[in-house]
Amino acid sequence: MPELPEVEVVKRSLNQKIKNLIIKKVKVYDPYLRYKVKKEEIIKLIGKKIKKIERRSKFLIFKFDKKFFMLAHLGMTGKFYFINRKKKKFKTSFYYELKEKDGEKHDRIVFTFQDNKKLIYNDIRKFGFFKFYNLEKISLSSHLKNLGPEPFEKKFNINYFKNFILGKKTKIKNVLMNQKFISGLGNIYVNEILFLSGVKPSRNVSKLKDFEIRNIIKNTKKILNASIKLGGSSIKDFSSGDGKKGDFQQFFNVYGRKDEKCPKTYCKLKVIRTVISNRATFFCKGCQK
DNA sequence: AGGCATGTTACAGG
DNA sequence: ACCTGTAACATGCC
Repeated sequence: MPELPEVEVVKRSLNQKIKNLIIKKVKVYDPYLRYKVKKEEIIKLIGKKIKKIERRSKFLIFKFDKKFFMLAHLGMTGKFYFINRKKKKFKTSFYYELKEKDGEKHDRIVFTFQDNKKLIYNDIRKFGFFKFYNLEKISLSSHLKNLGPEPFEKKFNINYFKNFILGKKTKIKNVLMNQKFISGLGNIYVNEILFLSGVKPSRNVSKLKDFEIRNIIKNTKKILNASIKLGGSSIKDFSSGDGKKGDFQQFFNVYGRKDEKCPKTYCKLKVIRTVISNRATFFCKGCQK
């Protein structure tokens, strides 16, 4: 379940596993991801060395030598895992084993490096994508150029926040979901941030008090950091690059907890589920104003 | 069978 | 130009 923390965890894992490796082979089992993976593009990867993997919002940027870049997005169900056949007999639970014939169900792309190390992209729903750029084009990518600041940037402060919502009448949840305002948040973490901040998702931003804005900013960083530390969350099908499942989900206060008791000990109300802008929205009527 | 699902984007309408 | 809602993408789960 890739929001910012999950993508960050994947990025760190990828850097540990495949930095400085050279791509020897790429096998595309299914090119029909969000955007079609074209042969003439993927072939450019052959022989290139991965220098580093970076994250921007929920996007992964694979930086190769020769000023070549691969932009990847996991969509809703994309994930990476590794196999290393050489170590097969020493396999640990940290590795998935690719079945001899077809691999796991929904494996879409297999990148093979030297020593037969493999990075496999698996994506049930195929909303993820890969795109390829040279140095001049990557920063102009439509996916990157309109993104707001990262939540951990200094730029994401009360002045920025107040300036952005100035004159707007939209709901706070929509603002936090807006990638032009802040990049990397998704539906789960926005629900959680608003619960911790005591602000109703439907609250009109024109009515936010300064202390509430400060709370939202503070809790955004707090929740994202906590989740990254625990390896992200996992609803059904997320796994980080090394196959470990994240542990943050058990700490969800409201997401997916419709009709459960509000997690605050002194509150007897039940978590409510509504819909805002077509997305499931969870909150406590008593604890969020 | 129908509703729902972590994301992004296009489009229509206000 | 901004905002919202709807739909689409593909697949699985309940």
